Amino acid sequence: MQETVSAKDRILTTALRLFYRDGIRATGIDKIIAESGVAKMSFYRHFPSKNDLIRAFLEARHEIWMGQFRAAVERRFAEEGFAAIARALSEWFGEPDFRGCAFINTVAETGSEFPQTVQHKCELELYVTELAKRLSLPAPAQVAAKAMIVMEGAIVRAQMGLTDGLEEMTMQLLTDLTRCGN
Amino acid sequence: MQETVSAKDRILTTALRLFYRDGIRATGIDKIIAESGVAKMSFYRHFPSKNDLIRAFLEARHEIWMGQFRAAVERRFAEEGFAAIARALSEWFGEPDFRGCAFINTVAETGSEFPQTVQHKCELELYVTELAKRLSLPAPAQVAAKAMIVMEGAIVRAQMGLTDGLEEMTMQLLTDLTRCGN
DNA sequence: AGAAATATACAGACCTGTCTACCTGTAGGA
DNA sequence: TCCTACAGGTAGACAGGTCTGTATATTTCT
Repeated sequence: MQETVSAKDRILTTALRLFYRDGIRATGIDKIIAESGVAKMSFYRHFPSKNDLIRAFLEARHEIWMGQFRAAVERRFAEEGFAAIARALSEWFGEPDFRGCAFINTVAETGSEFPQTVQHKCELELYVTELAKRLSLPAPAQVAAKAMIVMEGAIVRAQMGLTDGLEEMTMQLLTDLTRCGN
Repeated sequence: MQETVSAKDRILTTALRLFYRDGIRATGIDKIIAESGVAKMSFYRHFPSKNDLIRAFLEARHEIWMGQFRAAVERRFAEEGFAAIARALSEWFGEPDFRGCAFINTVAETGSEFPQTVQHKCELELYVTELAKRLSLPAPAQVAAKAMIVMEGAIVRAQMGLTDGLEEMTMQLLTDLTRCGN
């Protein structure tokens, strides 16, 4: 029985941190191996290639991020509606190690090599659609698609450090979507 | 007198193409040298390091992109107002080699190493502010900041291939900003 | 003569991925 | 209960490629 975390989990945890912080191309296998305290052969036993680790990273990141985002939105959605989305984003932007959206960054680095990136955005849009339905909005899919545009834009602005008035403007843009005339 | 384009210009032209198409980290000096038909020493005479070329790339890209974007917007702004922005973006998204915004991609790859990226976004926002003023909108700076959020979001959505209904939704989001209640 | 470009080799670092050799805990059969 | 087989982990060397940047020697243009 292993008292410590498995090698595979330690690798994935390290990848979650380094891939997000420094980017995928900039993070070498050697660095991940060193920081997770794992032998090289153990790494290649669990992940036959770096791309396999990248895929695992994207899937894990998706689960973790969606969980945190959902939780942050649900905390206020009942009272604030779509404004809760802006607040959840703003909390995320304020985290000290915030560096933009891992999936946007991966697409920027690698192009369309990893479909998990687009998949993540589709599932996020599905969740926003569900939120729109819970508000009984007339065209939930259209509202969600527009909200996604606003959300992506807010993430990029935050990533570039252009955060002046960002939370309030994002909130206005999102709540405007819930008024009549979508 | 040189009958052909100078080595420096050939390097920059090649960098504009390769850095945008494949990304900055993924594009090696050797590749730029080979494709621009220049000797390595000529390269390092004009650009002491790769970072110098990256800076020159960002500045050139800014000038070129702004020129094209301005032209595309002005073509319709008098008749269509802010919808002209959505149309200009959509034209860009439709180009066969579109791969997102070079400045967003550079930030995604390199973080905050190159201030030219944020500078570009600030100058673009200034132009949008000017457009808002030309429409005699009450709060042009606020409208422009919101428009920037929408524009960045549209760019990211297009980059990820999520273009279904994108032009129309972007147009609605942007024109809604020009109505009363900011 | 001198500036600018060319071709090419090279250094040193880093990258992914493979190979060998060894260690350790555990499950199963005799 | 003991022995054995094996899965998983460790350590580190190594191959072959790519990367940035430098050095050398030659050519071309003015």
